[in-house]
Amino acid sequence: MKHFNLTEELAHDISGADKEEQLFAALSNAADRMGFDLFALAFDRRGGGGEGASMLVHNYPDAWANVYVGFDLSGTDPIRRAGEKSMTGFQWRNVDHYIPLSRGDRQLLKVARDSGIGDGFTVPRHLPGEATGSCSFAVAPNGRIPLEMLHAAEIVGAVALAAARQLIGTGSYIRRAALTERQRECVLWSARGKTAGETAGILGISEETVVRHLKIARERYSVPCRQMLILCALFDGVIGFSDVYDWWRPL
Amino acid sequence: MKHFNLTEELAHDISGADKEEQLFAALSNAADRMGFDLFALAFDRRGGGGEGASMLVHNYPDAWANVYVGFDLSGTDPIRRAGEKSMTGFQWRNVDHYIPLSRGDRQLLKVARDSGIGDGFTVPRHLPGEATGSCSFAVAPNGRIPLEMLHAAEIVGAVALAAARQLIGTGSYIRRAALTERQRECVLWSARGKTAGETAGILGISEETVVRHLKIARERYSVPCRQMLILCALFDGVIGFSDVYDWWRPL
DNA sequence: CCGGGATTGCCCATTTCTGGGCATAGCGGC
DNA sequence: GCCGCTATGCCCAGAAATGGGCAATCCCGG
Repeated sequence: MKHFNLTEELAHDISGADKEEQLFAALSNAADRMGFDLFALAFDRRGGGGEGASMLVHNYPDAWANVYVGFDLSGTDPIRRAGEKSMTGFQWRNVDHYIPLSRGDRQLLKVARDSGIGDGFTVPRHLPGEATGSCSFAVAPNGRIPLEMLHAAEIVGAVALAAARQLIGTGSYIRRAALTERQRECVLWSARGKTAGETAGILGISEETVVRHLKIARERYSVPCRQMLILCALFDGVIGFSDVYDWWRPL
Repeated sequence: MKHFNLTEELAHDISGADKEEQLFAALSNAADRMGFDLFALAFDRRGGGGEGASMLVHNYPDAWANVYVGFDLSGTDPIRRAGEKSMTGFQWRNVDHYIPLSRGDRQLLKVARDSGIGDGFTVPRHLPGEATGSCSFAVAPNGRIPLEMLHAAEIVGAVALAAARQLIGTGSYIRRAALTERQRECVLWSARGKTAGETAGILGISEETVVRHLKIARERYSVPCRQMLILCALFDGVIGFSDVYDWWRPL
């Protein structure tokens, strides 16, 4: 089988993983082939059906992993915070380009270094309303980051996160209660903060009709209140965050 | 200057753009070199409050651009909605893997095809609380998507979005109102569909106090209603989706 | 020590939402 | 043609949310 290049090959292997162990093996191989020593993939599904809504696959030193989990450092991890501020992969050495580093942050990074984790490269991905995750590749404290492989790592990381998403939850869309166009409009304007009366004016129909559309929409999702109706519509992709925020101009 | 490969070269050109015109030129060249006919980069930044909080760079046919802008189709564009559901780039032909397509959606895609836009590949990127954007590459209606270039397009699109982010929002985005812990709890339970009274019981405080917390939280975000308060908190990451979604799912 | 914020509690009046029921009209499929 | 779905309109009663004011306690930082 001829591969376009290393990236293609690694991406293919990773996307073919349908068990966590296979993802581990594929990532382990990928990290090695790209010139990294360590890798760590963390994926949190917020809104998935099922129990385990998160995944952690890594070959970090036990010492560090124990500390990280034991002290629940994910909440303060500067790398993770930076990942929420970046649209692309980034080197850890540049983390202060994204967030301010507190003394505690530097201390945390130092402990990581002492535990055998040097510099690294993290690929973050976010799905507002559904999931967030990151895939990191790192080298030992005195190792050298393979700069020429960062683009490959970006792709490999993204593919790994997509694979994790597949593994952890129904990656493909689940067809559920769909709203009619009119119902969707009413929900959208409601999410934009309009009352039923205002929405009625905007849509040019009676307020009572708007109330009715929202009522039926709530019944579709089996939720009792407007808040959850809007959230459900967001989860389903029936409306989007940008639909709402474009209307909200904070002053 | 020796480039590792085409991706490196195109990414370098794009990231070097420091004006919108340069970004246009670089993207135009990149699309061409990768075998695409069209490109469109849309970037929206939140929280700035200002006017120039979005960017649109494209070489789509005027006919389509006029329709899109004139009818404000961005609110319903299925490709954009799918972008909010994907962690990686996706082909338009697979858009129904991400979101349900309504009749109106299919009609919109048909009109786009009639306007000279065939299949395409969209790279979405999201920064919860800060920005969202997409970079699409497309071919003419009877053109062929260069499948072997999708990984390159993924990188190029990501780099272009990062460049757009640099251009549009020179760093400092305004940190909006942070909620206090108690306010956050009230918002969270509210998002879970609880009334103020129920939340009061859960938190072990008076209903009136819950009402007060929610009231102050609304004032922090300058929103008049609960729906938008919850959306603001969600987009800011003040509350998480898992906290909300897992609550009503069991029902 | 004092000011400011956070948290808690209560009152009021008004608006909005929610869940029922009822009815007409159009559209598309069987 | 009949049935189901959608969209439209209206009424009502009760529950909930909203905006306003008032006041106590606690803690933190200047």
